[in-house]
Amino acid sequence: MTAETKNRRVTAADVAKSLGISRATVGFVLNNTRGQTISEATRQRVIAEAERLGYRPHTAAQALARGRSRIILLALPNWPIEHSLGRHVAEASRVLEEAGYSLVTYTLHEREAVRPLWEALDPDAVMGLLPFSERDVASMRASGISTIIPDPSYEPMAWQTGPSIVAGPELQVKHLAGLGHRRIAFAAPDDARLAAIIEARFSVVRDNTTKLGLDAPDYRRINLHDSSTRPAVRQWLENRVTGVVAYNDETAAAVAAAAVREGISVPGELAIIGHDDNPWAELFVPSLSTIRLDIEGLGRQIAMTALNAIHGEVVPAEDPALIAALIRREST
Amino acid sequence: MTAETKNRRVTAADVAKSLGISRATVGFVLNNTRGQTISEATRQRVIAEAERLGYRPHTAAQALARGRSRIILLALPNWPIEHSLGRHVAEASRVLEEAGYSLVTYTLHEREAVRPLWEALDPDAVMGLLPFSERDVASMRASGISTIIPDPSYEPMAWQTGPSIVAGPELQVKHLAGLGHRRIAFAAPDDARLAAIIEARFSVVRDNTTKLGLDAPDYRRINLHDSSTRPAVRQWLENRVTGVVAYNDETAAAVAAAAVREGISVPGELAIIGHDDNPWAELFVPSLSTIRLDIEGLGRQIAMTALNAIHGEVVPAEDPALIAALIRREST
DNA sequence: TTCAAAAGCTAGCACGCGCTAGCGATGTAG
DNA sequence: CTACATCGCTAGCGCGTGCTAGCTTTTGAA
Repeated sequence: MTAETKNRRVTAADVAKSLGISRATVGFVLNNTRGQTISEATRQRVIAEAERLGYRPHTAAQALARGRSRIILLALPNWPIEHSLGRHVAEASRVLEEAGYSLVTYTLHEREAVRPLWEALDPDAVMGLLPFSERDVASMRASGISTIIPDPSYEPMAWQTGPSIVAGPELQVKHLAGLGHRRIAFAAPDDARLAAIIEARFSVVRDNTTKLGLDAPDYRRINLHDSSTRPAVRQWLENRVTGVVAYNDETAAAVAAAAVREGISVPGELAIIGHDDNPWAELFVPSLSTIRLDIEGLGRQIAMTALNAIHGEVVPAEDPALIAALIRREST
Repeated sequence: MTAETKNRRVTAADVAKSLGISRATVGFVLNNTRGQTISEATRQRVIAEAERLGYRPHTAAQALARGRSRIILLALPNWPIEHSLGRHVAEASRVLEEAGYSLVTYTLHEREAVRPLWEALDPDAVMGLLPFSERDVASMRASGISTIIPDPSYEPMAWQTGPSIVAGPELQVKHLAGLGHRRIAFAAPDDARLAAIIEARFSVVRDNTTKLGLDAPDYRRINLHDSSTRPAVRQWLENRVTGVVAYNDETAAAVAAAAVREGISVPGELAIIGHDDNPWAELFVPSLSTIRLDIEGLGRQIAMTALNAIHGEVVPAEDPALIAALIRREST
């Protein structure tokens, strides 16, 4: 093995030299540069030679030359990660890859990173499931990120009325009302990180109970990992609550467990419905009714949003009708 | 706003020009280049001006110039994501950041990506929790990745005897044996993706039952999401099995649910222990005994391994004694 | 046959940075 | 005072790519 071939990566110049043509031509062929005419013969020779030599473009050099990295960063909240998130990301990633972009996911930690990932990766866009903090937005701007989703200049509370927030709670309430429940409780975990989204969901629950003429919901926050749920359940029964809308399946499980330990029959005396279709919900005894969102659809949605924002191309906006489906099981 | 300042990122040249010094000096100061003497006065002026202008080095240009990206890619398997993975990654990320590296996580999908992430990011190293497939390794080599962990040239089966695999099952068996169980079953989900690691854990269980003089374990794979677990549980009772070692907490939950539905008392007639300390395990009725691994320790471990591999510096190898702890609850 | 237009290609700059070679000024030893 | 080392700094190349300006050759219509 000569020094020439040792450990040096194959560049476009190598391909050009090997064919006795200019490097520019190689670039035109491999990028399908518009406005350039290349003979079919040359085109084929370049493609074949690049393949033969195992040429891979150096992404750092590409990013430097064209000023765009073709990387999109998706920041995930520091919540207990929901099971479905993987599918969500996978679908978004698939769509973006088709468009030539790479999706990188990233969990926001409370500890402030010396060098946040958007600075290290120089992505074309940063996306989040919820609006970013002002500090994060400032940091992104300083790093030269121009595309931020959700756009910080928009109304920061707009996400609270998005279909992915609203559809589930609405279905939960309608389901319980349809079963004849008149007095409903709302249960949420006592986790500060979730406060904003819990409030958003609860307000949907409240609006829907009002609309359906039910009593005002009895809202309680519970600690999932001690025994404090049991007094909450007793209180609900004293208050003649017969149905519980839980923020998520884990909360529903905690409520169901407390009820069982209190000798309260589920769903006989207390019906419970969760949210997210966590695989554990089916394993629970009694199995937990829940809401399943169209996760893949949401993934596609966010990918489209990103592409749209980056190069203002008109991407056919997919029907935002995210179908939230009721999964009925033993707990209601 | 002039055309000059509009949307153009601040470069080291801007800082230099603004101070009337050369770009090289700016580079030397900001990189603390060894072997270069810079007067303290100049040094401070450069640092202050860079701060004032909001200079951020262009990572793509850095990567191109020095041939290293200071990015490390951690590939996660396409399994149902374990709850603890987040903490694992967070700790590894923290350690690597201190060393000036950025950790990017990545979920391997079965669908073969047109352009795998290691090609798009050009990382200095790619790490995985399990060995990579030959196809993936070849793809990495072609993309110029020289550091791959676990090293493909090593014995690919070595991971099966690593402490993070062995410690849990050993503790599970010892716990049940300590409670007087003589005939033990091993339950695992019927998921092809998990086959290798399940086999590895099972062989640890088998070895330990042998060592302790117990009967050979009754190994069954179950589908967690239909009712097929119930006949398996009945069979175990007929075979005089009194304790079940589950691959993970979800499997333990499925077994416990099946037992409850069959009218079998847990742990009276059948004791069950899971693995991973999933938060749901505590919510279950009966609450599930389980194994908790030192996730942060594992995260630190993998970060150190990466740093070690990249620049053969002698990193003080942390004590690999990953403490697997028994969490005892109602199910045993 | 002539000559403009188009096809097919190349030379070379720009992107922002790391870093080597080397320059003048200053200090120090003989 | 001279020789020489050190300090403090600068000019400028190279990293691999995208892409513009422009060159030569071919085409095709008048």
